[in-house]
Amino acid sequence: MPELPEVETIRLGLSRKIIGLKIKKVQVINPKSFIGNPKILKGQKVLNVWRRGKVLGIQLFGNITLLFHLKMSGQLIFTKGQKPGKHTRVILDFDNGFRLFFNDQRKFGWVKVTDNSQLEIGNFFKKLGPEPLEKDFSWQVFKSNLMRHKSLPVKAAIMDQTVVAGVGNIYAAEALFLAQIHPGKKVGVLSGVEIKKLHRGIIKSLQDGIAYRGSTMTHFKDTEGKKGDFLSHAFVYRREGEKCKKCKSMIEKIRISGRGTYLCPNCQSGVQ
DNA sequence: CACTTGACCTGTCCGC
DNA sequence: TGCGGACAGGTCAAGT
Repeated sequence: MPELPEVETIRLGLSRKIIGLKIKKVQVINPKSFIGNPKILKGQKVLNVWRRGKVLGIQLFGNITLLFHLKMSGQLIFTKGQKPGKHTRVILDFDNGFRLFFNDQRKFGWVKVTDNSQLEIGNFFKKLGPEPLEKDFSWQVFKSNLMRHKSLPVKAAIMDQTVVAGVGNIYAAEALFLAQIHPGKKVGVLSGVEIKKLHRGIIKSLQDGIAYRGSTMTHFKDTEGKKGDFLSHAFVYRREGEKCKKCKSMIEKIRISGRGTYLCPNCQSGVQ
C-alpha cells in the first residue's frame, strides 16, 4: 500500500496523538509480523514519530525505536473502543486508554523493535536513497543514482529505493506523467532536461499525495481510519480507458518490470 | 553483473 | 453459483 505520502500522512496523525504517551501493553497476534522482543516496550514513553522512505519509526525513551513497514496492505489505526479486526496482527495499548492496531491483510508488513545503536549501522538505512522532499535531493544526486541503472526502464529505476526513497507504483506513474516521459524509456537514453523534469515530477507528485492525505485503493487509511483523496486527483494511475486530463487521449495500462503501469500515450510518447 | 521472475500472503474481480 | 487465474500500495532471494 503505502508509499511515502501515505506513510507521511500516518506519521503526521500519529505524532499529534502519541508523543508523551506510555506503552502499557503489547499483544502480538501474528508472530511473523513482529521482529524482536515485545516485552521491552512495556512502560516506554513515546518521544517522537519519524519517517524514512516508506518506514515509520516510533522513537521511545531508552534508546529503543519501534519500526513499521506497511508493505502492500498494512494499516495503523489509533482508536479507543474499536475492536481489533480479522487482520489485526499487533496491538499496542497506551496509558490513556487508546490503542494502536497494526492491521495487515497480506502479512507482508512488519513491526520491529530495534536498539538505536543498530539503526545507525543498520544495513537498511544505509541502502536507502535520499529523501525526495529534503534539500539534499538535488537533480544531480538523482541523476548519478539513476545512472547506476542505464538499461532499466525508467519507471523501475525510480522505484528502486536506493535511487530515491519512498517512490512506489502510484507516484512513479504520476511523476512520469508530469515529466512527460514514457515509463518504459531506458534510463540511459534520457536527456538532461528529462532528468530534471522527472526530478521535479517526483517531488510534485509526492507533495500532492501528502496534500490530499494519501491514496486509497482498498486498504490505505490514516490513523483515524479515514481514506486518502489523492487518487481522485491522479492523472494516470488506475485511469485506463479514461480521458487524459491534459490532452483527452485515452489512458493506457501496460506492464513494466512486472508491475501495472499507467500512461497517456500522447503526453508520454517517445522512443522507449 | 544486470536484470527478470518467483515467493511471501490474503482477498477480490473477471471470464468461463 | 462455482472455479481458476490474474492482479493488488513492496521487497527479497533465486534464477537466467
